[in-house]
Amino acid sequence: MDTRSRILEATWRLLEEGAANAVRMADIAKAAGISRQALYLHYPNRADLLVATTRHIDAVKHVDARLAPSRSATTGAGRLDAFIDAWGNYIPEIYGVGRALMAMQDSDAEARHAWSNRMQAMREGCEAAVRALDQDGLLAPGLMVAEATDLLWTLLSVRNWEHLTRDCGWTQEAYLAAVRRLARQALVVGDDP
Amino acid sequence: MDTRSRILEATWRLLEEGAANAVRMADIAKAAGISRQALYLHYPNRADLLVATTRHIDAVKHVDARLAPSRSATTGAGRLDAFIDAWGNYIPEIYGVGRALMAMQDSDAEARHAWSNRMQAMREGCEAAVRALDQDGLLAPGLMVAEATDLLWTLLSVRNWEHLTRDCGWTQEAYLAAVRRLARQALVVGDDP
DNA sequence: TTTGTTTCTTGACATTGTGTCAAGTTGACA
DNA sequence: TGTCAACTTGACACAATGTCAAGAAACAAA
Repeated sequence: MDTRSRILEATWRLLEEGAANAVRMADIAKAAGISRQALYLHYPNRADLLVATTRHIDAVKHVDARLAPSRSATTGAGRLDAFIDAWGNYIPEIYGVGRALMAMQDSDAEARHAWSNRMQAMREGCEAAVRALDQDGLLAPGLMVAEATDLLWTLLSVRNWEHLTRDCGWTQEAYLAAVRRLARQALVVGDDP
Repeated sequence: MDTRSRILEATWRLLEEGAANAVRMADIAKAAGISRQALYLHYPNRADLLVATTRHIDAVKHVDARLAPSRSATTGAGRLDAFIDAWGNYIPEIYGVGRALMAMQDSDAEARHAWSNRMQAMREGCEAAVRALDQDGLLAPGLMVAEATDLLWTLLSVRNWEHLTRDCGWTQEAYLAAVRRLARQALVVGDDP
């Protein structure tokens, strides 16, 4: 395996281990079996390294394949559920890196933009699901597409996943079920038996 | 005004000004008109200072008076709405300090506990509202009190307020209306016309 | 007015982690 | 043999928190 891959794998592993914020550049270098300076030879700073790691995870975990069912769903409601499942199950995969990237947001403009872009892309998935609902005439009355998209986007935020599964101790299944239910109640017309 | 008060007011003001994370101990000292070391004479570290500032804001903004209407509401649904209004309108007041405290969570155990305690207290308000609903027989079927409390707690998180009002650009009124609606749909039986 | 105490100031320093710089080593390949 | 890229070692700048010690200033009490 080439050095770059070893670096990305090491970064990923250390961040997954949840060693909180104690993952320093020196730790990553050591885990990858190179010197701290060699790390800077490949990635000029921490933000770049973390962003590269998210891309690496995307590739390994086939993020696009996971989102495909959502894109190909025929009904609006099916699309909504498929998207929630796909994204909701993807969050735990990127949580380690995401957390590190979120922690840098206040101090590092590059990290801020990188994470913001990532979340903006996720928002587009939300919007697509909402538009599909709207075209089926299923969007709850009084809701504009933009507004509904924002709501779904908020509901599906990494922070909410973190809060429910970490702070509240919910299982992933309970999280998914609750978010699905909340989203349907909030967005889909007459969907609350 | 005594030095301690000047420190707390200065901290508050600087953090409200939204100067992001660029509020250093030296900035606060300067704004309070004392030396950096004098600041450490009053508050041994940054976390302590921020926690003291939240308490100061609580006192000045009369947090207990704001929560009183919620405690005295007679019906469960009224209590829920009153609590959402009280807390939802309080978030912007403490957001500056809260943000600084949240940013320290990963690196500082004291800040973590302080903020966690604060949010735990808020959770008790959520639980009281949910219990009131339950006693009125209005809690949505299939929901346990603990589960419903967690949902409301999540819905009312500072992060969600931040996301909707800052990232999505919603007004405070739109935020409140949406959260009220979501909470009623999720928690109150047969409340979705 | 003197004395003593509290509060504050000045200035130096330790620590931690990021990022930079420079000089040297190693190994593959031509 | 020479060259080039990737890597190493070691030193340093920088920012921010927090610590330490010595002295100044304000002020109350005798």
